[in-house]
Amino acid sequence: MGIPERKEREKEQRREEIINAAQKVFFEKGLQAATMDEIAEAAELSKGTLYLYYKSKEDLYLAVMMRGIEILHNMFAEATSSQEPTVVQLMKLGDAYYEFFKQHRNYFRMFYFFQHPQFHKGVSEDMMMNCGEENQKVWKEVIGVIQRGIDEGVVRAELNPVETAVILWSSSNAIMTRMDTQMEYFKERMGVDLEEVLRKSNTLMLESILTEKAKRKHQALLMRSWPVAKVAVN
Amino acid sequence: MGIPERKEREKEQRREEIINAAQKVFFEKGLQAATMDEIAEAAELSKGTLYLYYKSKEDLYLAVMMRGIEILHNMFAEATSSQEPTVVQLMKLGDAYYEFFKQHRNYFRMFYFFQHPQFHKGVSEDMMMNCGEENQKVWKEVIGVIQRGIDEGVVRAELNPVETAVILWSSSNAIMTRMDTQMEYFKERMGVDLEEVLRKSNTLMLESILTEKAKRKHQALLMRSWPVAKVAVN
Amino acid sequence: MGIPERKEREKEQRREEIINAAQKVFFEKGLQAATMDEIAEAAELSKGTLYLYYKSKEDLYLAVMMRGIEILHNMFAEATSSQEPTVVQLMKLGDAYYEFFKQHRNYFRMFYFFQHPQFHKGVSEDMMMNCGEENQKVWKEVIGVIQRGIDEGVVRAELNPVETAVILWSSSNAIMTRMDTQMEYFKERMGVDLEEVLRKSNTLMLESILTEKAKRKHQALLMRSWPVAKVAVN
Amino acid sequence: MGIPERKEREKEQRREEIINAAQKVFFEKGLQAATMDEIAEAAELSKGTLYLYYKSKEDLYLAVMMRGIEILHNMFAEATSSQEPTVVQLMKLGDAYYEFFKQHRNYFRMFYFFQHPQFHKGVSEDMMMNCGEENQKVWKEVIGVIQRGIDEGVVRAELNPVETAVILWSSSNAIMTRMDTQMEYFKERMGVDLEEVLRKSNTLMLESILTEKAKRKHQALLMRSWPVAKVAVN
DNA sequence: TATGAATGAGGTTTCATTCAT
DNA sequence: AATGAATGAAACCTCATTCAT
Repeated sequence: MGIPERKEREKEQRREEIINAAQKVFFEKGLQAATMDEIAEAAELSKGTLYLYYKSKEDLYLAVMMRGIEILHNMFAEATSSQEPTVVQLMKLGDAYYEFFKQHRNYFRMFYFFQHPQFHKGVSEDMMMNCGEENQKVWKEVIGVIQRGIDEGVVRAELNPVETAVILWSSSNAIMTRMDTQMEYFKERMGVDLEEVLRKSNTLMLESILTEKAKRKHQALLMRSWPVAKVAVN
Repeated sequence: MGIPERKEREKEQRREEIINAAQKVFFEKGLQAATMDEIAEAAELSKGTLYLYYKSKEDLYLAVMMRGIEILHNMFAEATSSQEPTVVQLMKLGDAYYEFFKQHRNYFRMFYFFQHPQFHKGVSEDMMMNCGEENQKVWKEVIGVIQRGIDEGVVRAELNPVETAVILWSSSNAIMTRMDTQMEYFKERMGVDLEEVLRKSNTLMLESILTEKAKRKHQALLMRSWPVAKVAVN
Repeated sequence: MGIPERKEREKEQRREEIINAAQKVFFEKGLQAATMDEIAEAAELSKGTLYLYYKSKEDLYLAVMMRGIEILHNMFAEATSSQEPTVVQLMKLGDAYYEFFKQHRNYFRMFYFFQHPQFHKGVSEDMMMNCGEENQKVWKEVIGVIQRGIDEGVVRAELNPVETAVILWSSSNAIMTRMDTQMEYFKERMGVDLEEVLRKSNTLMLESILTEKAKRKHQALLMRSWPVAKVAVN
Repeated sequence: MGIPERKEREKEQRREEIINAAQKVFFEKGLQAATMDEIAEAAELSKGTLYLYYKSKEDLYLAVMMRGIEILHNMFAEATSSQEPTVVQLMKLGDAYYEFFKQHRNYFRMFYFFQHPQFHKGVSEDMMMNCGEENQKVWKEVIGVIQRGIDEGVVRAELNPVETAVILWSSSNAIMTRMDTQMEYFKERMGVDLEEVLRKSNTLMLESILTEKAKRKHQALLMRSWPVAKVAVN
């Protein structure tokens, strides 16, 4: 009794070990430069065994990435689970994403994967599906808060919550992507600090989706981003 | 007299021919999948000759990309050269970028290059520099209009024009990137049309950077994006 | 009492099931392309179990092939069991082989195996022996008829029945092999229909081994193959 | 002047060297077991260079095989170029093929390739075409002699020369194939010497296609194959 | 008896880059 | 300036077989 369970557990554990090894290598080298040989060696397993658990290098990559998505999901869930006002939660969401960016840069980078369909070739349908679902959960968190904001009259009623989520997330994401790869360029050639840009971008975005009433109420918060308090309300 | 000039001209011409060939191949296959063999064949030149003019495949890639930057530059210059109000010009800038996305998708895609530092390895300092400068010019166009907006009291005075340019461009760019690679996903799984999202995002961004006075004045324009005219001004 | 017998029966049954599964896979993919994984899956058994019953993939292949040999054996036995004249039986043997070729192409193809010693590596002595014996039985059928023909004065007395069997079978086999793999080539490049060639070859071979008396007697049958009746007897 | 010619010559020479190396390896190991590594090493060239000259291992295999076809072609041409009677030439053709089998066994074995379509996958259209044409030439030699025999009234008029060529060649080939792979089996298990079988088969085939007149004329030759002179003519 | 996880040795092909001519 | 032959280092994936349970 319990033998199949133990087997199952061991198998799951083995999968974890493989992901651990893969993660190490992918973090260091990226998808392309990483080789199955390296991963196998890191996992202290034969290459064949890797393919017993994952269909392709790309699948393995997604498996690692899923961890990142889960972490982000948890951070978002945390940000939206407090009792604080919805406006604050929206800000916290942005903060959480930035925190994720800083704390889990390697996972953040993996997300680029989706922007390069050329890499998708080796991915199995299953894995892609899993990833898509995991992704959905994260979106749900953001959409949920915005919807609540609308319901409470804090977010402009004419906005579609899903569209708005895409807008907010995309703009944050875009700037952080630049931070990841072009921080110096922007500092040296354009004289801007992208961290500052991100902060302001978030504030602008937030302002733009809040109702006048909410803006007025949370004026202090929104003013954070500007050196001189000039947030014009009317 | 004149002979060195002719030589120079011929050399330049050869460089153009090579770029033409490279462009054809890169457009079809992308950076990775494209091979120097293909490019050499397309150029009706030997592979060795390619290396006489460009240090690496990546350099060649950037050379092609520069054309895209120039095109975008021209489109931006066109958008900002009219006699129309600054607010209109800002909108036109967004429209121009979207137009670029639609008309020159292949160039747009090349820009992803910068987001993948793993591809940067073969790039020469020189080429990277050139690219950076060309890029600057485009930024200048955007920054210029925003600065003018500030000067005219149309754009909020507390905004830094460079930062604001980064914010505006990044958000547009982020959504178009998704349009390029995840259009179906967003339509099917989240029920949103990214084109619509882009339009709204642009409007929101614009609203958020305009002064109250300007917003009021151009209310009609800004309201375009929402089905029911609820754009609250105060 | 009876328990060991049941065990034995079950074991034999299991062997059959495995052969069924292997046959399915080998027919579809051939020896090389077939994998033990596929066979195991088709047999709804673990790969390890396969090796409990058969020593190697090649052994399994031979086990399947033996079925084909048996089928052919039965068809030959059928052809030679009638009360018809020996000459007719000889023709029927040829027809039977062609029928086998048409009805059991997959088995026919398996026989190629013997022509490729490079594939023999995994075969166990035992299995090879079994196969050899099964083969013998088939040869016996052919040889028997020829011997009878000699005894009856129908087949030329100076012929060795075994040698003659080899000659007859080999020539039929050679042409059918071409039919299997080069039908189109011969049709298109050489303008011959191999089916026609087979028919004529069989007739020629038959003619060449019959005594003059027998040829005369069965002239009508032998003339089947030629458009104009020119079978010259003297 | 002459430089491009020399280049061309060197290139052709290099192709020859590669074929030499490939031949060595293929002869030893066969198509499957041979590896490009081995061939490269034997050629004292890098693996990449191999692929510069031949598109695939299979193409290289065919290139080697072509040599065999040419040799056979020459031997056939030699056999049919004498001033001897057509009947003798027909016998000489059979002898030549057997000679080829004995002297160039390795090439003979390569011909099996065509019987296994599973191996054809890597072959380029071009190479397949070349091979087909080279093959044609050999067939032409055989067909030519048979046609001449018909014209001279030596070979039965109702026979189609192409079909007859296929019949003759196939039967010889079938027996030699058995000689190559099952010589011992037939000796030990069936008590026949395949060399003897081949000789007799050839005689039988020849007899069967000759006109009565020709058979009578060359009776002595035909009787070679039987221990006791019992060749019945009428 | 049955399992199925693990192995590990390959195997072909690709390509950016160099360099002698 | 132009050529193009040569390089050689990977890289991913497969699969028959074994063996501990």
